[in-house]
This record gives sequence, C-alpha cells and structure tokens, in this order.
Amino acid sequence: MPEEHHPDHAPLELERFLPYRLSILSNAVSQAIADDYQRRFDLSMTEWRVMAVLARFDGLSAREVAERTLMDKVAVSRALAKLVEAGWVTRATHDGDKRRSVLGLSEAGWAVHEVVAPMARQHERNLLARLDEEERTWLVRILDKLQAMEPK
Amino acid sequence: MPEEHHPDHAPLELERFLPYRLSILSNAVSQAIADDYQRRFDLSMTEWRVMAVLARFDGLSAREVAERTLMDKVAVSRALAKLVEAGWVTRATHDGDKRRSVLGLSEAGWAVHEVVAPMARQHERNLLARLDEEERTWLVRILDKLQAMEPK
DNA sequence: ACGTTATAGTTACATATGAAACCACTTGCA
DNA sequence: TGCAAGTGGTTTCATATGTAACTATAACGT
Repeated sequence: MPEEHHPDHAPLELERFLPYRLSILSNAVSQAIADDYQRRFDLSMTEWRVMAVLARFDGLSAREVAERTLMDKVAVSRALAKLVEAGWVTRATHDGDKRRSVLGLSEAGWAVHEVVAPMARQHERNLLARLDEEERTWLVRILDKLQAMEPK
Repeated sequence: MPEEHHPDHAPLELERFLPYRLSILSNAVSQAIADDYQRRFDLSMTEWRVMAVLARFDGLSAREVAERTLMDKVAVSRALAKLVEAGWVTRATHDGDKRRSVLGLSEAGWAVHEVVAPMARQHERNLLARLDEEERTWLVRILDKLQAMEPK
C-alpha cells in the first residue's frame, strides 16, 4: 500500500539501493579507521587484518591466515612480506612440512597491536553510539542473517 | 551484565567486529551483482553507477555525476571515457560553459540499462528475502542513522 | 580590459589488486 | 621406490585506483 511500484527496469535510485548503501557505509567506516593507523604506522588495512588474526591465533600458516581474513593468498603473501620486513611478524618454517610457514607477532608487533586494537575498538564504539540498544541488537541479528550464506 | 569485557587491547575478533563484517558483506553483495553484469556487458561497477545516475538525471555534467555517485572526478572521467567509447553515453558541451559536459544515455545505453537495472533489483530482492518484514524496517532505519553523518 | 583565482575535466605517475604461472615440497599410489 | 597430482607460498603481469599536476575555460575584483 505505501510502497511505490517502480517497474523493474525504471532507473535505480542508488541512494535507496541496499547494495550501494552498504558499500558507501562500509567504505566510509573502514577508511576512517584505516586512515588512522596508516598515518601512525604505515600499515594497510590488509596488513592490519593479518596482524589481528595473528594476535588471536599464534602460529598460523599463511593459508590459514588467508582463510580467517577472507583474503586471497596473494594478498596475504604480500602483507606478510611487508610485516616481516617491518619486524612486526615472525616467520619460521614448519617442522615436518617445509612448505608451510609458522607465523606470529613479534614483540614489536604486539606493541603495534596494543595501539591499533583499541583504536579500532574506539571507532566501532563511535559508530554504535549512533544507535540505541534495540537497534544494536537488531543490527547484529540482521548481519547474522545476511551473512548466513553470502560469503560464497 | 551479559557482555564480556575484553580489555581494550585484547586481540580483535574480526568476525564480530562491525566494520569488518560490513566490509565482508558489502563486498560479497556488490561483487555478486557486478560479476553478473560484467560477464554480460564488460561493465565495471563504477561504470554501471554512472549509467544508473544518468538514467535518472539526464544532462548532468561529469562533476554532478561524481557528486551523485560519491565517486571522485578521476574515476568518473575514466568511466565516461569508456562509456562514450562503447556508445552507451552521449557527451556534448554545455552552451555557455565550454568546460562543462552534458551527459546522457544513448539508445544503446538505455538498452543496457533495461537489462542491468532489473538484474540489480533482483539481487537486492534476494538479499532482502533473507529478512522478515520487521527486520527490513529496522535495517533501513539503522542504515539511515549510521549514514547520517558518516559520509564525511 | 586584465590579471588573479576558481572550476571542469584529463593526463601522468605511482601504488594496489587479482589471475595465472611458477617453484618447492608432500602426498598418494602403482 | 618413483612419479603423477596436490598444496603452500611467491612472482609476474595486466588492470584498477588514488593523488597530484596540468589544460582549458570562466568568474571575480580592480
């Protein structure tokens, strides 16, 4: 009743088109955070994601990092090259499988993490602060449902 | 009370971190749509967005297209070069201001639009079909609030 | 009028990203 | 064993994207 019925081929109104809105919002949010730690540490978003999973799961291989970050293995390989070079990530070879690497944060890497993780959390809090408790609950629920199958 | 309190510097759980979740979801959704029309028309996402706004607003200048798509002017310039070349967009010079271009969809451009717009709408419907009516209402409301200031 | 400043759009360059080819090592199986 | 097929990871190449510089035109102030 209240819905207008556009014919299916009518021009899209981008600003109401859900995929577009998600994209704009997501980019704005991620970019705001990334700007922050890029300025301080010359750390790209992909690099930070790698560090974040290594903080949680020590000793992963590159492939496992790729799985957990949903990045492809080339991106991970490149991020690792930079992170190892910077001295933030340690890389050893797996005993018994010389192909595999065994990765972890170095002391210096943990130090970076100690700064960036709270930064990221703060951004998330600022974002969520725009919503009330009820909205936050729905948001999580909605994201769960939307993501239920989407990731491939 | 129900919330676990992680110290602020504890390792981030990416899969629960809102900006990350938004990014993953948004990329999955946009990519699924883009794959679709890229295969059929060799049309990039930025190019499609330009066509979508020209379908709604005929005669815009490149700068106005950039404003409406939230893309930067270089991206728009490149997209337009391709679209004009492909014969989907017409470009004339503004009377009385030779800097400005006057853009619009050509016949062929409209034909592409007639195929792609319904495609995009269908993807959106599929996505929203995972939610019930109440959730859809909240989602729109939440997006409105989150976007209220975020875009710069 | 005339120079300064601003604007529309393109070009150039440097960096990021993705796909495929590649190398080294392991595994499975004859 | 030994060799075909698979896996972890890196390199290469082609394309995409962002920033800054540049060109042409217009607007403004004197």
